[in-house]
Amino acid sequence: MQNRTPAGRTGRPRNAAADTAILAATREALVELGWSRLTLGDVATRAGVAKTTLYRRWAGKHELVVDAVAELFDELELPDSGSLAADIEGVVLQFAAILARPEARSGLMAVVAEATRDDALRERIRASIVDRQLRLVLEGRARAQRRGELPPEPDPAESARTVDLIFDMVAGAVVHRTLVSGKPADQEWVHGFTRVLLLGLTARPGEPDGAGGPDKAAGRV
Amino acid sequence: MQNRTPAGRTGRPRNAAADTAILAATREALVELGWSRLTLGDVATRAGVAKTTLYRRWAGKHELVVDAVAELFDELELPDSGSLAADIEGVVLQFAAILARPEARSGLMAVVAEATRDDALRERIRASIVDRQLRLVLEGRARAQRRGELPPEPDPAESARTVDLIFDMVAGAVVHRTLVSGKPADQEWVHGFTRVLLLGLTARPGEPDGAGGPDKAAGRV
Amino acid sequence: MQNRTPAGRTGRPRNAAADTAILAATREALVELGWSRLTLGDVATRAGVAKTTLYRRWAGKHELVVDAVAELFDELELPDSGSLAADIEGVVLQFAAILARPEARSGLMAVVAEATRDDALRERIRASIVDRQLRLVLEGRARAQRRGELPPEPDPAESARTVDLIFDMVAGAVVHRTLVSGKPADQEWVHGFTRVLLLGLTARPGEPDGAGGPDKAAGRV
Amino acid sequence: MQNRTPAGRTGRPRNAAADTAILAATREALVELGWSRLTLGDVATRAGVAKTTLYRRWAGKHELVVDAVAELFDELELPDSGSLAADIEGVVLQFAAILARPEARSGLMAVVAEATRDDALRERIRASIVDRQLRLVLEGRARAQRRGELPPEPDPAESARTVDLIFDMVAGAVVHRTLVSGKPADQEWVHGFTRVLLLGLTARPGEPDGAGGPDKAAGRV
DNA sequence: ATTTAATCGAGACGGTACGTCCCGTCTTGTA
DNA sequence: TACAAGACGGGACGTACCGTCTCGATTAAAT
Repeated sequence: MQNRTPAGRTGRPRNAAADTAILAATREALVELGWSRLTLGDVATRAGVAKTTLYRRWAGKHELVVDAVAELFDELELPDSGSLAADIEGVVLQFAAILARPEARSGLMAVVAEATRDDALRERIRASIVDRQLRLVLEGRARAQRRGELPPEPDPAESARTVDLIFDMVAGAVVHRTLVSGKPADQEWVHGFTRVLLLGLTARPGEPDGAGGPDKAAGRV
Repeated sequence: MQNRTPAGRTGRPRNAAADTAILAATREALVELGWSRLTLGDVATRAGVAKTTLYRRWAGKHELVVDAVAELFDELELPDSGSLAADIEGVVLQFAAILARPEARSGLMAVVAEATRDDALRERIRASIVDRQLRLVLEGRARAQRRGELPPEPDPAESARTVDLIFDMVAGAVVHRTLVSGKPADQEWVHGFTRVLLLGLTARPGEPDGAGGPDKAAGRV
Repeated sequence: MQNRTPAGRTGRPRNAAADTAILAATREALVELGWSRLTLGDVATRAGVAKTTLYRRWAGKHELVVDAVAELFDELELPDSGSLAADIEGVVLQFAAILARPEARSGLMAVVAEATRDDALRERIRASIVDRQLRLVLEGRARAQRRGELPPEPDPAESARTVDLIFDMVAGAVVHRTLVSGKPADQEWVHGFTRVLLLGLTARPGEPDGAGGPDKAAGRV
Repeated sequence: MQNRTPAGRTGRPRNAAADTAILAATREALVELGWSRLTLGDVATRAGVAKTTLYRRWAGKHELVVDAVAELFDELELPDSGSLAADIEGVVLQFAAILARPEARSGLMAVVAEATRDDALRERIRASIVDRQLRLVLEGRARAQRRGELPPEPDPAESARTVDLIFDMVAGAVVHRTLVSGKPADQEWVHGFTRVLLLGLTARPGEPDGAGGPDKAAGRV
C-alpha cells in the first residue's frame, strides 16, 4: 500500500502484520484523540511496534492517516434497489454513515487541509480515496443506462465532466452537512438532496428553467 | 470579536489596533506557511505584538484562524444581475475566488477538522462564517420572489430546510471541487453547477422526473 | 527605610501603612512559598496594594526581602545573665531561633547569593542586617570588661579585627549548622560551640597550645 | 553522578561526554552570568546539547548547579605540613580559594537557600558536597593523632559531635567571611581563625577558662 | 552451519513550538 | 502626585512530539 516491497530479497523481511496493526491503531487513536492529539509515538505504542518501524513504512502523520481512513471507504457498495434514485440514496446514506464515524471525520478534513499545500499528499488522497470511489458513480450510471433510466453518453469529454460534477456535489454536500453544518445526513435529508440532484441532472432545461416562466414554477427555494 | 469587551472600566484598556494587526499577520502567515507551519509565536512577531498579548485575546490557533478567515468572507456580495441564475452564478464565483486564496484554503479545512471534536469551535465557525453568509441565500431568494422568479414560501419550516440544503450544496460543492478535487471552480464549472442546482430546485417533479420517462430526458449524467 | 521620603511636598502623599503591610506580606509569602516561588505580584495582592505601589518603593525582589528579613533581627537582645559565657550563649540561641523561622531561612541565603554579584545589594545587606547587629558584640564585650572578665583593648585595629572574626565565627557557624548541616542549633550545640569559641579567644597561647606538648593536651578533637 | 546508570541494556546509550560538557558549561555560565541570570537553555547551548537532553539528566537548575559546584570541592587536599595547625591552615586556605571563585560563590548560596524548603535538595547537597569533604577532617585528625598532637578518641559519639562542630565552624566562618562580610579570607585572617579554633579545641578548660580568672587572660576579644 | 543484511524493540538525541508564568513598564480613571 | 487595575513587550520555563540516530538482538535467505 504505502511501501515498496523490500525489493532486494536478503535480510530480515518486514513483519506484514505490523501494517494492519498500525492502521488499526491509527483509527483507534483517531477515535479517542482526534487528529490533532494523535501522535505517532502513541500509535506505535498502541500497535505494539517501535517508532522506527512506523517511520520505515510511512513518511509521516498525514500519509499514515490517509491510508488508515482510505480503508474505511472501501466498504462502500452500490446497492441494487431497482431505480436510479434509490441506488443513489442508498450510496449517499452509506457515505454519510462513514462520515459520521469519528475516525473518518477527524482525520479526513485534516489531511485535506494539509493537501492544500502539499501536492504529493493531494495526489495520494485522490488516488487512495477519491478515485477508488468514482467506480460507484460509473457503475451507477451504467446500470441506469442498462435499465433505460438514462440515455447513453454521446460525448466522452462531457461525460467525464458530469461525473466529476456529480462527485463534487455528492461528496461536498454530505461533508458540508455533516462536518460544517453539524447536522445529521439522515434519511430525510438524503431524500431531499437526491431529489434535487437528480431533477437537476435530468430535467429538460428551457421550460421550467430557473430563468424561465416564474408563473409556472412550482419548486420551492 | 473574540473577546469580551473590557466591560469593567478600570485598568489600561486593550489596544484595539492589535486585533487588526494580529488577524492580518495571521492571514499573511497562512499564505506563506500554511496552517500546519503557522505558529503563534511567529504571528505575534509579525504583528509586532508579544505572544502573551495574543494569548490574552484568543484561546489558541484554531480560534484565531477562524476569526482571521471569517473576515475574508465578509467581502461576499450578492450581485444584482437581473436574473436568479446570474445572481447565483455571481455569488458562487465570488465564493470560489475566496476559496482559491491560500489564506482561506489552508486554514478553513483545518479548523473544520478540529471542529469535529470541539463543539465550541464548531459553534464559533457557524456563528462567524456560516451564519453570516446565510444572508446571501435569504436575500437572493427574496429578490427572486420580488422579481416573480420564485413563488412565496407557504411553509416556514420547509423554507428553512431548503435554505440549509442550498447552503450545504453550494458551499460543499465548491469546497470539494477546489480543495479535494483540486480543480478550479471557474466560470464554466460554476455555470454547469448552477444550472443543475437551479433546475433541481425549480423543475416540476413528476414529469421529466429522474424516475420518470427516460426517453425524453435530455439531461447529461 | 528603603525609600527617600517624597521630598517634594506637592501631590498626594504616600500611604505610610503600605510599607508595613508590604513587608508583612513579604514575610508571609516567604513562609508559605519560600524565596524562589515568591512573586512581587503575589506580595502586592496579599498587601492589598497595586504592583505599581510596590515598585515605587522598592527596586526589586532582593531589596524588598532584605528589608523584610532585616526587621526580624531587630528582636535580638543581649541578655544580662551575669557571665560572658552565658550572655554569648543567650544571644547565639536567639540568633539560632530566628534562623529556624522559615521567613528568615528562605530569604536570607538567597539575597546573600545574589549579593555575590551585586555590590549595592551586598552593601544593603551589610547596612541593614550585619552592621545593625554588631552592637551585640560590642556591648557584650564592654559589659564583660566592666565585669572584669575581659581586659581593656590596647590596640583599636586589632580590636576591630577580633570583632569581625567573632561575628564571622558566630554567624557562620550557626548558619552552617542550621541551613547546610540541617541540624538544630539547640541548647547543647550552642553550649559546645560557645565553649570552644570562648576558650579559643581567651586561653593563653604557648602552654597547652595546639602546637605545644601533645602529652599534656586534654582537649578533645 | 546525577542519573541512574542506564541499567537496562536496551536502547541507545547516553552520551557520557554530554555530562562533562554540561557541567563545564554550567560553571562557565555561573562565572559570566551568576546564578540568577543563568538559564538552562543557555547552558544547553553552551554545552552543544539540546535542552531536552539536559532535562533528561537533571531535574532542574538547582540540582544541576549542585553537581557543577560539587566538582570544584573535589580539588581539596589535606596538605602534609608537619603540624596540625599548619595542616588546618592549608586546608582552610584552599577552601577559601575555592569560595573566592565566582562559579562557586554564586551558585553555592543559592542552592543552600533553596534547600531550606526542599529536603531532597538538601540531602543532595549534603551527599555531594558536605559529606565528601568530611574526609579532610577525619584524615587530619587521624594524622594528628599519629603525630601525637591529639589524643585518641575515647567516645565515638562525642567524637562525631566534635567533627560536626569543626566542620560547621570552619565552613561557616569562611563562607560568612567571604560571602557575607565580603572580605577576603586571606593568609592573615586564616591564621587568626585557625589559632582561635585550635586553641578552643585543645586548651584545658578550667584554668584560663572563659568563665575563669580574667586577670590572667591574655586573649583578645 | 555460517555468513550477511535488513528488521525489530528500545530509547537517547537535536530541535521546534507549545502555553504559562512572572518580570518591570505603561496607560487608564479616580482620589 | 499617588493609587488600583490591568494591558503590554519580553524572556525563561518545563513539556510534548518530532523525526533521526544508535544500540543489541532477531530472523531469514544466501552462502
